Amino acid sequence: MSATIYDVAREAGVSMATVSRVLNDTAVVKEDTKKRVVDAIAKLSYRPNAVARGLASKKTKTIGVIVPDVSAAFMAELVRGIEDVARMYNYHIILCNSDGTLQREIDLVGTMWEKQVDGVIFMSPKLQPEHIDTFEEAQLPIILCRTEDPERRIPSVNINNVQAAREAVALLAGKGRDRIAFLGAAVEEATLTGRRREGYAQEATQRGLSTVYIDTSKEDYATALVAVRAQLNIDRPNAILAANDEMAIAASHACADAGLRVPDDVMIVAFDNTKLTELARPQLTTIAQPMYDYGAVAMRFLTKLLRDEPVSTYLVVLPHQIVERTSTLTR
Amino acid sequence: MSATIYDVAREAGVSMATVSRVLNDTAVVKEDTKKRVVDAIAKLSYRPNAVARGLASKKTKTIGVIVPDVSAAFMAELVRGIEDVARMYNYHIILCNSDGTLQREIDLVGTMWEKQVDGVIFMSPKLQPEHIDTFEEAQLPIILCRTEDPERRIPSVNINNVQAAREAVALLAGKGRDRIAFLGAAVEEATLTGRRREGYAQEATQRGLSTVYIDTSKEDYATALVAVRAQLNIDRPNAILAANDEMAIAASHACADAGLRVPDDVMIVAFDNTKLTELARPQLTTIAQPMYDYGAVAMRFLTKLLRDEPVSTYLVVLPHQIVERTSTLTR
DNA sequence: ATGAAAGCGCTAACAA
DNA sequence: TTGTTAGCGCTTTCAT
Repeated sequence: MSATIYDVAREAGVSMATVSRVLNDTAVVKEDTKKRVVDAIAKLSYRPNAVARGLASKKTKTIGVIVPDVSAAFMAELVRGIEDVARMYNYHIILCNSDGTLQREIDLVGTMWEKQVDGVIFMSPKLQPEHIDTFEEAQLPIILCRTEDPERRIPSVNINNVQAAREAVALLAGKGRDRIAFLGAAVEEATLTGRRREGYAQEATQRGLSTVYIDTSKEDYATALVAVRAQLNIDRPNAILAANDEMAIAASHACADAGLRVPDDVMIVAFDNTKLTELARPQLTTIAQPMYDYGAVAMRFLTKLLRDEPVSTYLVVLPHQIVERTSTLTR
Repeated sequence: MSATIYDVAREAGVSMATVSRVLNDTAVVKEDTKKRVVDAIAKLSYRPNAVARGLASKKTKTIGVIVPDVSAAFMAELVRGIEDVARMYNYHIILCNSDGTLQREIDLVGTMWEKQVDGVIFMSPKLQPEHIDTFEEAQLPIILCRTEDPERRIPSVNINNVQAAREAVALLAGKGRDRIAFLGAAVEEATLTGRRREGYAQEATQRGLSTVYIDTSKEDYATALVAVRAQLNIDRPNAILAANDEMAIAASHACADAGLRVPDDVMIVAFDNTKLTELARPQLTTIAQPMYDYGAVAMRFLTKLLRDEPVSTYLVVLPHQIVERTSTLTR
């Protein structure tokens, strides 16, 4: 397994150029000599050295994937989507966690350049001007995934979070709920939760409903539990729209602890449709984001860029979907 | 960002060898000239091309990670552990999903060779002779992670699943449970669940308890739910040890549906300590596997191998821990 | 249809 | 302390 292309050439009685040709199918080679080469390759169990290839061709067939944290809820599904499509197109992925830190994100783009990746799929909680500068300097094909570029300079794949949140509010309002609270971190607009807040506000306002924000510092179970409990003591909403599944479960538990019934007293809608929503009792209505597709589509998009295939748009919007379960069921 | 080492050398008025020296700190360079080089690097925003480096040095500073499926429960945590430690030692990871398929696993090891990775961390449901052959042929430093080599030919990091299961049975028996069932797939010994079954059987037998196996074809929620429901109609155990958290939740739900109370009527112990066990109600007692540590320790181990540091053992056994929650609490 | 030869950008002897 | 010079294993003109 450590023969070189030169060994193969000698074994087959041809030049290394010819071996390269049959390897890459980059020119016509006579059937007969091709066979000799193929046999030699098998005999020596030759495998081309991808590093040498990368240096000579300036294509490494690897792409960089920069995510805040693979181990975060369902992020791995997205990565799986990337990897599956990457494999279909003969790419491999270098996976890096940035913790959503600007400095690390910037460093990583540089590192990706060093590694000579053919392209990058980038995820971040919030895109900043520095990101754009870095992208430009690196001169790498980059796709944003589940990350919004408000100015649409970088190609991206996303869902319409504003619309999704509006639909959730509409669903709840349609079931007669008139005091719908939004549970999530108080963040800027150009972020996931930010857009969801925005949609919530739009739809509630349009329907003449008052808005109630249950703001949290972090978006996890424990923080949400405390926040919801506090809210229930002040003013009890009859529906809660949570920024993610974990927080929704916290809301559900907080209600139960306060002697409130879900969905009868308080309906709950979550975001993300992770496994949690099915395993929880009552099961939670949630807005499904196509996590796997996020990755798959982003990677497919990137392959198009890499092959100079025409792309119809630089802003791919994936469909979302409300999955209705017990937590919004009227009896 | 696309200057070469040669450009830097010219800019600094030195030879490329000197630039290489300050880059790699591989020999003493006079303070003065070093400064000129550093300045030139900054001026040209030079970044070394890792591919060229890899070809010349035969070290790519990247390691291959082969897992069945990143998106499987908590597998991403393990990968995170790997990546964090890899970063500390200046490595990057190429992540590949094998779906636990022998053919793909073998192919991937070959691909890793092509990519010239410095080492591989390998995970598989069950190690087979073909794996060993492939590893030998590839001549790559390989660490098994959460994967057992019964003949201990390949270095590995694991927990003692037999012991863990025994402790779980002991816990339940200590609380007076005398009909403890094991819920899991009926698989061979040299696998995770296989070892857990083994430990269950050992401890139960030693204590003179009868064994009840609730066998399933797959190890997921839906399959487990059906299996447990069926079992409850035949013969009701007063405790269930589940092969993983998801199945344990199924057991919990099946009990609830049958009008049985957890833990009063049926105690439940799970394996893995994923988030599910905390978010479920009742919360589940579970055996914590140090998922992050699995990856972190495996990667650390690998760095030792790569640096020819002495390793005291080729079989690293990580500590496990029973996390007791409501599902085994006696009131 | 095939071969010769020049790089790709770097590391690592070997000299000086 | 620094420079010169081979490679590393391939791809890719340019000839033939």
